[in-house]
Amino acid sequence: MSQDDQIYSQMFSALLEQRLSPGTKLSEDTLGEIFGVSRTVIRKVLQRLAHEKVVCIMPNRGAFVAEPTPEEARDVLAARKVIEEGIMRNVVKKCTAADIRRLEVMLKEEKLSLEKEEHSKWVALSGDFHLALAAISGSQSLEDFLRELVSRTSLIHVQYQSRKAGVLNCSCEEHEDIIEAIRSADEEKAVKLMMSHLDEIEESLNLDGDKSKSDLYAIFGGSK
Amino acid sequence: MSQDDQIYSQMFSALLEQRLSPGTKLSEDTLGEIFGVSRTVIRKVLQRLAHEKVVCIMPNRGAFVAEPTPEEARDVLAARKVIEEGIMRNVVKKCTAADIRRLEVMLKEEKLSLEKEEHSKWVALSGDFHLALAAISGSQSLEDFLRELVSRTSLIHVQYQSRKAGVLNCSCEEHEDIIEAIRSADEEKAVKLMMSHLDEIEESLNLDGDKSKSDLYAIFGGSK
DNA sequence: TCAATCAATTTTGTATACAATTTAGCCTTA
DNA sequence: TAAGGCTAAATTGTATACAAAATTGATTGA
Repeated sequence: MSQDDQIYSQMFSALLEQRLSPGTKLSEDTLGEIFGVSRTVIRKVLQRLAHEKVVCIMPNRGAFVAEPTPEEARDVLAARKVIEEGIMRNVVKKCTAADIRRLEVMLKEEKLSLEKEEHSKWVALSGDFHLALAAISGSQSLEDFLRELVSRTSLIHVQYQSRKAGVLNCSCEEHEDIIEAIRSADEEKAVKLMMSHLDEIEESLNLDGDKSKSDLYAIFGGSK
Repeated sequence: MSQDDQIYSQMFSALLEQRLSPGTKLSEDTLGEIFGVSRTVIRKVLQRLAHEKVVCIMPNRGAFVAEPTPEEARDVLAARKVIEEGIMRNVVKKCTAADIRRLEVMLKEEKLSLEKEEHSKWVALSGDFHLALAAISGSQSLEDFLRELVSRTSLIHVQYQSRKAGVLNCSCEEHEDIIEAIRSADEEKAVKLMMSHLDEIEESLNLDGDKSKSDLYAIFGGSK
C-alpha cells in the first residue's frame, strides 16, 4: 500500500467516523506536517477526496470538508435508491450461504455499536453493510459509485441529523429484515425493504429550512 | 476555466473521439511539452482521468489509456442499465416540450454524422444523447456516474467493435423510438426501449475470446 | 549465438523553491 | 468612529530539482 493510500485511508476514516466536521479547512501545510510528507502528496489525496465529493476544493482558497446542501442530500439518497435497487436484484440472485453469514456477523457488530452508543462507529458500520451487499452483487461499477454515495451520506448524517437519535435504532432492524428477504430469495420484498429503508434514512434527516445562510435568520428571528 | 480543465477537456475529447487508442502510453514529460506546462499539472489531469477510469496509472510505470477487459465491458453495460433505468423513469416524469425539441436536434446531428460516416464523432454524439437524458432527469449524481460510464463505453467501442459497422445504424432509430416513448409519457415502454438499446450495444461488441494477451495467440494460431 | 547480468538512461515519485492570489491587520481619512 | 484602501503575512498554484524505480542496451560469459 503506497504512501498516498495510507494517508487517504486515514483521512477517509476520519471523515466517515465524523471526526472531521463539514466545513473544516484542510490546509495543505498543516496536513503535510501531520503526516510528515510534502504538500505534493497531500494535494494528491485532497484531489482524490474532492473527486469523491467528500472534500470541496475552491480554487485559490483551499480544500474544505464538503457541506452538502439539502438538495445534494436528497440527490444522493435518490441516486442510492436507483443504484441499490439494481444491487439488491443481483444480490438476491447471487447471494450464497457464506455471504449471508458474513452479513449476519456485520449485523451483530452494528447492534453492538448501537448498544454501546458509539454513534459514529455505527454510521460507518451501517455504510459497510450496504457496501457488503454491493460487493455480493458482483457489480464493480455500482459498488464504486455506492462507495462514494455512502461516504457522502455519512457527511449528510452529521449535518442534518434530527435531534432524536432514536430514529437510528430502526435501521438495525431494517437491515435484519433485508437479510431475511435475501435469505428467502424474495427479490421484490428485498427491493421494497431497501427502498423504504432509504426513505427512512431521508425522513430521519432535517432537510427542511434552507440551512447555512438562512440559519442565522432562523436563529435571530429576522426575515430573509 | 482553469488551465487544468482546458488540458483535461482536450485529452478527454481525444479519448472520446478515439484519437487516443487503448494502451497508449501517456508520458508526463511528453504531454507537458505538448501543452506547455510542467509535469505537475499533467499529473493532476492524469489522476483525474484515472479516477474516471479512462486512464490507468500503474505505480512507477506511468499512465496509459485504459484497456477495458471483456468483464469490465460487461460490468459497465450492466451498470448503465441500472442507472439509465432510473434516469428514464425520471425523464418521463420531468421532460418538457423544450427538452424534447433539444433531443430531436441532437438526433438530427447523430443522423448527419452517420450519413457522413464520421464514426468516432457519432460515438461521441450518441454518448451526448444519453447524457442529455441524464441532465433532464435532474439527478446530478446519476448524471456524473453516467458520464464516467459513457466515456468508458467509448473506449470499449474502440476495443471491441465488431467488424460489421452496420449494427450501429440501428442505434439512431433506437434513440428515435426512445424519444417517441418519452413524448407519449409511456414510462414502461421508455425503460424497456432503453434496456434493449443497451443490450443491442452489448451484443454489437466482440466480447468473447479473452483479448489482449490471447490476441497474439489467436493471430498466429498457437495454443495458449 | 544466446542468455544473463550490470550499467546507463529514461521515467516516475517526492520535496522544495518561487510566483500568484487571497486573507488579515493596520493605517489613513472622511 | 467607521469605511476604505494599502501593506504584509499566509496559502495555494506551478515549476523545478532531486531521489527512486523501471526500462533499455551493451557487455560478458558460456
